[in-house]
Amino acid sequence: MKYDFAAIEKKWQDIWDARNVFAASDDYSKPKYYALVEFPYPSGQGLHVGHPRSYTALDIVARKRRLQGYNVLYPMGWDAFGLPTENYAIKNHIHPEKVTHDNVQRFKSQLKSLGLSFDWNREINTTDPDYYRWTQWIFLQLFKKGLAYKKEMSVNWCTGCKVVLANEEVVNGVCERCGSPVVHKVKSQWMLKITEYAQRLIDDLDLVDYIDRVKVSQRNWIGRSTGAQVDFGTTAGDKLTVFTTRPDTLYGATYMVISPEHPYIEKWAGLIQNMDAVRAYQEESARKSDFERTELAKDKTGVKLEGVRGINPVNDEEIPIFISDYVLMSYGTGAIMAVPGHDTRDWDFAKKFGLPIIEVVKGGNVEEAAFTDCETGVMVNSGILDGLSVEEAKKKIVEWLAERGKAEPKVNYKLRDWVFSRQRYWGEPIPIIHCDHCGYVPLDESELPLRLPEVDSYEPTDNGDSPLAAMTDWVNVKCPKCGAPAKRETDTMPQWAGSSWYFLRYCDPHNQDALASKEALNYWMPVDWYNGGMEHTTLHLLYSRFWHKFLYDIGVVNTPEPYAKRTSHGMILGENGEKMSKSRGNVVNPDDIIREYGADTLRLYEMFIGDFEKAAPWSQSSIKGCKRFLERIYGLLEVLQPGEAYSEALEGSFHKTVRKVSGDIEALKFNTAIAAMMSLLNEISDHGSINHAEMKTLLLLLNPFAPHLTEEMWEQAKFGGMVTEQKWPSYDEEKCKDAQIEIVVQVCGKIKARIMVDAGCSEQELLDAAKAAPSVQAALNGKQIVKEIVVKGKLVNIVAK
RNA sequence: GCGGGUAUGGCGGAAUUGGCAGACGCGUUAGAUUCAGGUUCUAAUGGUCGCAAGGCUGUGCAGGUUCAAGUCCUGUUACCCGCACCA
Repeated sequence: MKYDFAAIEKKWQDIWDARNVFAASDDYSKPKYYALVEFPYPSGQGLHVGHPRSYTALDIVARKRRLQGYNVLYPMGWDAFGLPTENYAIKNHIHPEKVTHDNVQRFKSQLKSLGLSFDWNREINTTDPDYYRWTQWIFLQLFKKGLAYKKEMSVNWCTGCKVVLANEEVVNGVCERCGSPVVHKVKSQWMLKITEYAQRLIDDLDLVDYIDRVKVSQRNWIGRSTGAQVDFGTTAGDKLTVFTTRPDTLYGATYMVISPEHPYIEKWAGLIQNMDAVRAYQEESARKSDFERTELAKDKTGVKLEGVRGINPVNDEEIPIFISDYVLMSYGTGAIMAVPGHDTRDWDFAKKFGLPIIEVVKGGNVEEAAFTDCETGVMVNSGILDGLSVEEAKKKIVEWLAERGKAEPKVNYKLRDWVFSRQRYWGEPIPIIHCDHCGYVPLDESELPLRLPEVDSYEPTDNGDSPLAAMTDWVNVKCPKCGAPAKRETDTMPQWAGSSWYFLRYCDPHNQDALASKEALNYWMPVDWYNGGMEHTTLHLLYSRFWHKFLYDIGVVNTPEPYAKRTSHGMILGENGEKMSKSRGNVVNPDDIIREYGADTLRLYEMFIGDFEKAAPWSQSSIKGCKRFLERIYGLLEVLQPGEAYSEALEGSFHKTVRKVSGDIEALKFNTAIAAMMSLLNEISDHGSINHAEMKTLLLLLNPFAPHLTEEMWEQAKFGGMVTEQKWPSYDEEKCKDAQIEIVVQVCGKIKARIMVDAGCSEQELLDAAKAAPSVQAALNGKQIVKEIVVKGKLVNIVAK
């Protein structure tokens, strides 16, 4: 009997489709399980072998949950707005909608050929007006609550894509997508106040089950630091406020630095004697791209302000003020107190400009280097703080200054507000109208969706405006409030918008009155298990958690967090151990593998390839082992015997394998689950036959991994019904125990014998049996027993001299 | 620089959390089947010494704790990922 995988897989995919086997039910009385994988961007390249790793893993979980009696929601959709499609459309003069449609068709047929148990009735597409209507709706709610606002700001401008990028999309000073240099440009942008949620985004990580490294990167990205805001005086009369995490070192502050963009520079223009040099420096740093700034990071630059000096509030000493681009306007107050004795950057700067360095915490040598590792030190040269620990000093000085109205405790976050505008065509239009009299006026909700207009050219304009800006018919409208001539917003939303709430739409994808019904959301949310790539652990996860919390606050959803559990899979690398890419020529196409080995083999191999959470190189020869395993499984039909109970010889092994596979799936250890089934198969082969009861269990265990083959075998064995209609097998803990167990006997830690004993025997019996072994006696001969260690069920160690 | 991770045979990787290192698979070798290639089956397979019984050695490196360490502690090296002048 040949294993004709192509015929088998086609046959069962058609049956599943026709019978709608994997549709989630709307019967809300059943226990639910919501398994989710990140929906793909339907690129022109088609599916990558990395996609099935994640999809198969949760497919296994979903299929197992169905067999366990859950109402399972395992949906799929398309995150289809985005630049590559738009760029392709521009280049080839094809409408992006058409490009998207074609790519989706290709992706969908590829996913179907993998036998993934998605509920295709709930397929969604972020570019569908029925979908983005609700993306726009959420934006309007954010706007109404003051969380969306417009701001003139210096933004990251990609010279290649001619588009504004979020900080997160700038990698090493170049555009994440196209690699062109990124420079600063001042533009009026829509912003979302994610910073308002910073603390809750940290705190609520305690409510969810994410793998640790994901939580850690979320916390690091938000970057909370506690310290104090301290008001320094100036000879100009203004107070200059700084943020510091080390108020204890205030006596060591020998100068101040403000950012080149700091507003006080203009304010003090009349007082500053070297304004030419200051302006030259300002221009120089504005011209620098982020890339140049970081390149030059080692060498500190700056200009001293002649004519204005700062006054240290702890001792009223006058200190110089510099401008330097190592101080960022976008963090804290844009001004710092510099403590060269205990901060590396300040130390470098002080050395270069010949500024005094004062030691205020004992323990280092501040002439040699900044002493920064000083949290446990003792204060010196610090007036009222002398002799205190750093901890005590921090508290005391802030209290002392606060009494005088010069300081207050303060928490800062690295997280910045989210730049939400893109000057592009292929994105959700922002539903706002600008009126000269009324300002920014939201579109009435009844007018949603605000559809993308048809345009002839998708090219961004040279001045950086969106292609939509050229569509005067579309742009020029009447103000909804006062009726005066007004203009539509021509920017579109970033790609992250549609993916920030898509998991909600799956709950009720065809709803025309709301993003999803209250009942559906209450039943399905939160997502029980969400798997995706490590590359999305900061941005997508943070953005979607932020939106979800906002929707929670306005009563749309009933859970504070969207995902109860989050895991991440490792990348699949090329055969040479490098990341797969066209330029490296090491790309494996899943279509080829399915054609040559079948979907079941591909699924099994991707799960067997290694630790699910780690990167693993592709191996064309290892895949054969998985094919061989499935062929051997198929061959078991030839030795199938009657028998409705496990045979005595295999009973223990079956119970153990059920336990192992059940547990391993939950722990993401698919590789060892497969290894256990391989071992079981080896035992069955040695035994020579398999009976009905055993075959049923084996097919059920293997079904989530190799669904087509197991359905086919179930049918050929005439077991009745389909595997998907059965119950997940159970095991008996008692039956997993062997009557006889092997015990290792060591003498002085070296293995001397292995003995078989009854599982229930006592420690004394074990010890006696161990000592009776000839090789043990030989090793003990003439020696004095010092110590005897007995580990029940495992080993005996006799220490002798 | 900061944060996170990894290091085990020729290769991918196991190891019930301190108790038999190398499960399972690939590859390799030998034998059987075959006209042959492929397939399949049987056996062997960390290194090393030995005819053998058996011994020695072995989880990046150096120490330590322990009857017992891949696993715990101290130090160290290499590589990967993320962030990067965040005061």
